[in-house]
Amino acid sequence: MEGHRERKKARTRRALLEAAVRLFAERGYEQTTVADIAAAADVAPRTFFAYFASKEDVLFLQAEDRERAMLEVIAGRRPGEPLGELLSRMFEALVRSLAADDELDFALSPLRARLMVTEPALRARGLTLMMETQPRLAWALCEVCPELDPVEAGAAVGGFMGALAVAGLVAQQQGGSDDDVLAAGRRGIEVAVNGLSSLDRP
Amino acid sequence: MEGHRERKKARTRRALLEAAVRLFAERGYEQTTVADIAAAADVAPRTFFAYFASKEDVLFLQAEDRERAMLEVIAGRRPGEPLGELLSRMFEALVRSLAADDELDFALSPLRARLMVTEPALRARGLTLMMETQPRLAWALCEVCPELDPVEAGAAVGGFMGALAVAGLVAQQQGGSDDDVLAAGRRGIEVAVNGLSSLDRP
DNA sequence: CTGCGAAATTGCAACCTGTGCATAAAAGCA
DNA sequence: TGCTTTTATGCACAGGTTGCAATTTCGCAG
Repeated sequence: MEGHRERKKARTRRALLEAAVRLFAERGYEQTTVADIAAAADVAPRTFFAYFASKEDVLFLQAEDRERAMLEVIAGRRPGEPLGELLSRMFEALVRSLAADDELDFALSPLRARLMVTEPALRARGLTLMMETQPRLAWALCEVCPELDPVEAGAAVGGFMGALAVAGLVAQQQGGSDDDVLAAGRRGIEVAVNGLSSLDRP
Repeated sequence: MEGHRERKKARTRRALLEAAVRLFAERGYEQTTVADIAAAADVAPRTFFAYFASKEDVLFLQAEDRERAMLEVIAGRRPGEPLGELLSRMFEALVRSLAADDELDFALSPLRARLMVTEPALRARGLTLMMETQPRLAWALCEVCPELDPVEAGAAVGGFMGALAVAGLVAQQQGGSDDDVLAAGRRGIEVAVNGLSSLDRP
């Protein structure tokens, strides 16, 4: 990572990133144009696209890191570990990874989370990323659980993430705090692990 | 629905719809511009947006119908019916609703399904619709299952749909036929109903 | 049939994202 | 200092989308 060149590139990238995040936070996502971001970072508008493939991409930088964190947990499955425990550990790793945003002085995740609620374009992007990630998680799961076929692994990952996500979403729509949403997600995990049939007899 | 006016409006709408679908099928989604669609339907480009909010919207017309079909199944829950059976019936109603596309001479669903695999913009749109629908399904479920709190209902719906979707997605990525994908979805439902823990001991 | 008002259609201008291309500016190296 | 590889930029343009104003069409009352 040596060289004046590398450092300058990193500085420009960071300037764009910080400008974008600041403007998104100040005026909102739609109200901020790529030209605004470039101006705030003191580069030409065209240059923005040399660093980020799209305006949305600024907010989904660490997606690969987070996926990697989840894949590592799966790869490190303890012998005989139940699926539910493994995936729960995966989720906790994800939460930790979200809390420990690097690359910026401040946390990017809360802003992204907030904007994903209000901006359809960002919600769509986040969902797409998640949907692309899940088959890869399923594949990894398949490799450490020989007794699972790919479809079952997909069902496991999808059921787990779906329950988690929608439970959290409902909690959030009820006006719950961040902690409420997280707790709802954990409850969703229980339901996924025990099965919907477990809800039939309370 | 009387009147020359209404009929003409319906005809224009239909012309746009059929032109769009035909062009999407012939040249692909990205390769078809709104201007092309308007020209094929013999209206001004600007008029397209009087009938459809966006280019994507053409392909997601019956989304409300399908949601309604699912909500009706939930509302018609048989007393004491297990959650798994109810949601399975809901899914079969969805499949039926997809197979019986109205509004066009031909089936819109296969094209939409095909394009959603290849076109990121359409995949994103479909996911967004599904994610917006699920909390409403959860609400409806809550109303017919007094023993469920909203978060649990969300977990049930999310787990069910997530398992279904990702199991089907994996099957499709393995190169399975449409029937294979459907079968995988049904297997996903089993997993969701019985719980991930049921996969621990084969 | 005639004319008035509402609704539909259209054209125009503009904004925004994103891309291709060519060129200038800068940095590393000989 | 020259040469080469990046990087930054400017320009033009395609395509989706919206707002506005003008115009056409339709339905209906007189």
